Order: sequence, then structure tokens, then C-alpha cells
Amino acid sequence: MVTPELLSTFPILKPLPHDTLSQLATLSSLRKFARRGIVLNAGVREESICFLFEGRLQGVDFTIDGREVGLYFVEPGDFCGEVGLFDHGPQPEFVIALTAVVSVFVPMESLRAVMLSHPQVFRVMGERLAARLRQMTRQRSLLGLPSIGQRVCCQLWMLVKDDGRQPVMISNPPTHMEIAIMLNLSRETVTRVFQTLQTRQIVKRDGASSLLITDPATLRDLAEGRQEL
Amino acid sequence: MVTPELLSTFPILKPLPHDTLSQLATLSSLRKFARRGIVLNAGVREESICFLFEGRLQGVDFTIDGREVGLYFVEPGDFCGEVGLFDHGPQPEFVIALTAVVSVFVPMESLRAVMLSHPQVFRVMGERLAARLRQMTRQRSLLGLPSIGQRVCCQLWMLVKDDGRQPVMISNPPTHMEIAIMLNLSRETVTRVFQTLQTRQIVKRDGASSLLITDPATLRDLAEGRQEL
DNA sequence: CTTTACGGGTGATTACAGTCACATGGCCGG
DNA sequence: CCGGCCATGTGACTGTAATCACCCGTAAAG
Repeated sequence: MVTPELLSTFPILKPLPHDTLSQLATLSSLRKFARRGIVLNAGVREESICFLFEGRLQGVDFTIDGREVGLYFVEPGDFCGEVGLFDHGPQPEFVIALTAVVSVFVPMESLRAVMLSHPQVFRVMGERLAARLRQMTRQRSLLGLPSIGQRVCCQLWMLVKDDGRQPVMISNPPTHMEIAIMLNLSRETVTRVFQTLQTRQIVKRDGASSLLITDPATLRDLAEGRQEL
Repeated sequence: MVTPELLSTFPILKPLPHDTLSQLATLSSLRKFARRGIVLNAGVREESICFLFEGRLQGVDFTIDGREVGLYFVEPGDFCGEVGLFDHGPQPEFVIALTAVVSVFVPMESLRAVMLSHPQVFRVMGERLAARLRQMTRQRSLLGLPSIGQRVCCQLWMLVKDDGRQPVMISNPPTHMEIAIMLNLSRETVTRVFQTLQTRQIVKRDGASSLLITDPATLRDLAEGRQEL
């Protein structure tokens, strides 16, 4: 079902020797989710780490009064649910499939064993946790921005890793609602910002499941506050 | 200057053998800061971990347009600046002294060495990083609360570890401004919430540098949304 | 001892994003 | 082919928190 080759497509597992990968592979399982499927549950001790092969995930939490709060996006090649590796605690947040998703579930206990016997993997996993902290810090300061347009542009800019000049395409982009909960905004407000971005020819819908950033340079300027929307 | 005994007052260092502590102590330095002093700088590779002995610290970041954003508080016995231990990266956020502060600076490199040779410490440090992630997640969902009063009460409640019924005292509490930046509010709004909390006899100023929680039970209810303010 | 800075307190005003209500169009399942 | 769902789009209205402008009192700085 899961081959060692599949596992080795993930950067963090790549350096592992082939027989270790084989062993991990026999313990792992391929799992597919439909859009809106719950990949990881909050509050329970999840027994697996989820490696994302295809699609997009979103970490979400809920406020006491039931409002949805967006925390981060997960892109293919990345993984989630790793916090419990370090403290054996419950999964802190939900992880939801934003699109149809293909993922590999690796049992947490065996991955922890691998981690402890391969300092290399341990190191990368520590770096990974640190990166998550850094990313959450950045996301948090986004929320401090008084200009709503700048908030949306920053978030959009973070989805565009490519820093080039030419147009960039984002396939299966998050919906307005999914962006809204990341930024503490209402869905309508996000829609209105996108509307002005479209009339100003900075982004363009390209079919149903694709967003074209026609003018990355201006988007960047908007994100960094050099231009007003 | 720094004694091994002083270091062993910190839970994470306590299990270390005495000679390791002695060696660490010779490399460490005692540093005091005045209120508003910058304890750790963002963006640079800080060369030390800061262990807080006395006072209160706040992790803060700034938005692109210069607004201050509050991230977390640090209480005595805890430490900060540890992210770089894992990824050798720059310090992600500023750490500011909210009160007069006594702290011990332990060089990051030697602490990293200790960590690698003492799996015990490594484990606790990993748990610590995980705890930070969990705490940031909770703080983030606070910001999703639509009721401003609830936000403030939640934050206040987090400062009260004690879950007892009897009145609790918070010494050197954060100023309204410092709370405001944690919650994405203006200083005036926080003042107004405190005003109603005081008239409703839930909290009370006790001298200049102390806040008395006279009715923790009601504060808890307000924080958890069982009562409106 | 005076001066200044800072934390806290308060009212008036206003901008602005949330909310509600509804419309449209695409896609999927029956 | 039809019906329903979901994402998006849009207008009207409104509540609310930010902003501004000021006050006071204390405590540290000179």
C-alpha cells in the first residue's frame, strides 16, 4: 500500500536508510479525504503524523463560542500533527481538508522511535517545530495590521512562495471563508477586497479552482504597505 | 557571580548534575533590566537564553506599520529565547521587561551542548517548545472572540494560575496598554472593561503595583462565556 | 522641590467592518 | 434534466470599538 519510495518523497524522511523506510512503510497507511474531511481531531491524542501528498490542509481551532479560527495552511510535501511527538500531549488543533486530499499516516510511536535513533531526523523535526512557532508569530502580527486590505494581501502573498516578477498561479486556493478565519475577518469583507483586487487587475480568477496572480509586484507592494488599496 | 544553586532554582536545569551546573554557571551572567528594557532583540541571532528570576517579561512583535503586538508573558522560573536552540535561526520576536527584572543569561551554545548530552534536558526543552506552540494557539483563538469583555477576562484569567475560590493577587500586573496589544484592542477599551470589572467588584486595584481578583469565580464565568459583562 | 512622564480614566465623534438579506452561477448527485 | 448546495457577489443598515482630546494623580528624574 505505502511504498518506501512514496515516503522518501518527503524531505524529512528522505535521508533515512532504505530498510528503515521499508519498515515505516509497512506500518503506515494511505488515507484519502474529501473536501471538509477532518484529518486530525483536536483534544484527543492522535496516534499518527499526517504527511500531505496532494491537496491542501488547514489547521483550525474554535473559540469558546464556536467561531472558527484559522491557524495555518499545509502544502504538499509537508506534514502536521507533530507536536505530540515532543510532549505526548493531545493534538492542539483540528486539521481540515480544504480540497480532496491524499495523505500518508505514519504511526506517531514508530516515528518517535525513528527520531530518537536518527539524530538527523530529530534535528529536522526540532527545526520544524521552531519554524511553526515562527510562522505563528508572523501570522499573529498580521492580525495587528489596521488596514484590512493589507491583511488580505499579506496572506495572499504568503501563499505565493515564488518571488518572481511574472504571474503566478495558485491552484485550489482557499475560499474567501477560509481566508477570512485566518485573518479575523468576515467572509463578505474578504470578498470585497478580492473584488477590488480583481478590478485593479492584480489577481484574476482562472476557472473554478485556480487563482492567477497577474501582478505579483503590486501585490507585494500592497502587502508591505507601500501602496494603499 | 552566578552560582550553581541559582541555576538549579529553574525546573529545567534542576535535574542536572552539580558539576555541569557549576560549569554552566561560570559561563552565565546575571543581568538586570529596568522597566521597558529590551531583553532580547528580534531579527538578530541572540547568543543566550534568558532565564527569568524576578519580574515579568513580554514577547512582542511589530507589524509592518509599526504597531506593537503582544505575544506572551514570561513569569519567574521560566525562560525565553529558546527557539534558536533548535534551528540556529534569529530570535523571532522582541522580549521586553515589563517590570524591573533580574535574569540569568546562559550562552546558547553551551546550553545546546548540555541539551545534546542530557536527553532529559532535551526532552524537557522539546516539551517546552511544544507548550509554546499550544499557548500561541490558545492566544490566537482568544482573538477570535467577538465579545471584547470576554477577551479581556480570558487574558486576565490566564494570568491567574490559581483556580481556587478565594481572592487572588497579581503583583506587578501588565498595564492596560500591555494587555491591549495582546488582544488587538486599544488601551482605552481595556480601561473601560477594567472599569466595569471594578464597579462589579470582580477586581480591585490594590496599591500601585498589585491587582486583586476579588471574585475569581465570576471572572472565570465571564472568561468562559457563561456570563455577559 | 519642581518638573516631567506615564499610567489610568472619560466623553464625543466617527469610520468601518460585521451582520443580514438576498441574488447569481457552477457543480454534483439523483 | 432537475434540484440543491456551495462559493461568490452586493446592498443597506448598524453597532461598536478606534480615535482624539482632554483630565487627573503618582512617581521618578532633574
